Amino acid sequence: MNFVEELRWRGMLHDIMPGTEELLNKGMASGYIGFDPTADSLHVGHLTQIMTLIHFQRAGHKPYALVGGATGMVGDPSGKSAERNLLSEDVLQHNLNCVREQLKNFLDFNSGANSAEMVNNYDWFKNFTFLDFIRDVGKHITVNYMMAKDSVKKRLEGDTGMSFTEFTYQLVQGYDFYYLWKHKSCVLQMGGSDQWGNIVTGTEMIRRKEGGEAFALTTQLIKKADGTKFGKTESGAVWLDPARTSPYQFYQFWLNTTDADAKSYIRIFTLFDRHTIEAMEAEHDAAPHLRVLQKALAKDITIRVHGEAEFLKAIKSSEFLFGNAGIEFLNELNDGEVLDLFNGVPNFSVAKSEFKAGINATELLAGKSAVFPSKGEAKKMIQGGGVSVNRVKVNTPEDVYTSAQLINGKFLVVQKGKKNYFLIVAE
RNA sequence: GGGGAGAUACCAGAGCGGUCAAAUGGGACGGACUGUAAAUCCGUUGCUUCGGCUACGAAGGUUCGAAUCCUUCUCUCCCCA
Repeated sequence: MNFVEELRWRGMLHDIMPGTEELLNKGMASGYIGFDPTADSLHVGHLTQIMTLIHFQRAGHKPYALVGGATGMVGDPSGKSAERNLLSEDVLQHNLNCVREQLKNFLDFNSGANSAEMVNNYDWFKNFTFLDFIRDVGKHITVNYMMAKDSVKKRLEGDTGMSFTEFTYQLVQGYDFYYLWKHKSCVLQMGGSDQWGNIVTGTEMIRRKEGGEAFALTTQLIKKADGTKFGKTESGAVWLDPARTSPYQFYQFWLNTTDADAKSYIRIFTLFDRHTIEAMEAEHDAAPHLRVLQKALAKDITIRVHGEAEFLKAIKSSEFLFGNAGIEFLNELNDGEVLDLFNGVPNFSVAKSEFKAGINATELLAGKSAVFPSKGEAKKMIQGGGVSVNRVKVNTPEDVYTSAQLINGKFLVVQKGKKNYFLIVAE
């Protein structure tokens, strides 16, 4: 199966320039996707692009992952309704290094002719002067053409306006494509559907500047079945960096996928072939409560992002927290084992003396720890019946906790709602 | 440059001198149901030492009392030139 067919049956393909498929069928080609270093970690939203590059490489082509050291300094207006704040150079540099390290985990950089490569557009922009740029690049693209782009049009129609800097963005990205086409024989740029305009500016620039031919392909924007944004949880974005989103939380995020979404995600975020996926779906439809799809999905992605060992830990924690094992089970573990089990669960330490004296629920959960941001909120949630300590519902905000309740003389397991666990450690 | 409209909680949007911590809808969170699903129903949605405190673009003022009236400022939108 070729690359485009692969994306097609997986439901990832959004738009493709005529001739792209024919070109790829002729043999190994080079293509790239750009990643903007807007934060020091990628998040699950970037996984679609990562998977696209993986498929590209598996189909025998040569993938380039571009990190936008230069474009990141400008700010992509696509999909943004307001002007973006510029990042300072050192923050950008830091982000860039982090993102680059993450990307390294997903592609094969040592597979002969089609080894993946990493490039940074800052390398070819740092010595490019403004005058050279407007003469060599700007001259080939009309302002009329640039203004016709959706990303620009929306901002011109809107009320926030757009700076010259952001307006220029598409030229900068377009030049990336030209540069890679010229120097790396890169004939295809891929990206999310919001990147179509920017990518086409690149192919246009290649044509007008050198009469060359280059292609574009975009992937579907991932949305949940209910139309809300993908990749967000109560506590914000789901990051690939374990310091920001623990492997346990990461695993839980995927495990909690709804049935409707699981069927599309399993195609997009895993490499299982069509037969395997269809078989899993049949199994899932026959016994949906077993959540075959969610488990396979969560396992596959967690392993790809965090590795087998972290996945096993996440499973172990999940099985304990959501399984049948009573809280007494913890008594059989030593401190290290308990901490290990709760690895990835937010934890707070509270002085042991507080428990000797006895501490009431609100003070414990909102004062001495940060399970809740304020005492008012802790109270409300307790009164609404949404808080448990050691699997026992907290009845009133005045419930008192003493050393007697500490598991192993040290731990308290707090639940906010059904799914959010916290560990309080008395020290 | 001239004229007009507006700025309210996460968002949209009512309120136009006291009974307003502020209608309503959405979102978010919690509860019930369930499969750690969806749908549905219900509740919560400024902080608090529970005395109060801080809030309706910002700063002043009038008043016993202001989100509501006045002045200045900042920003946004619309029309004319």
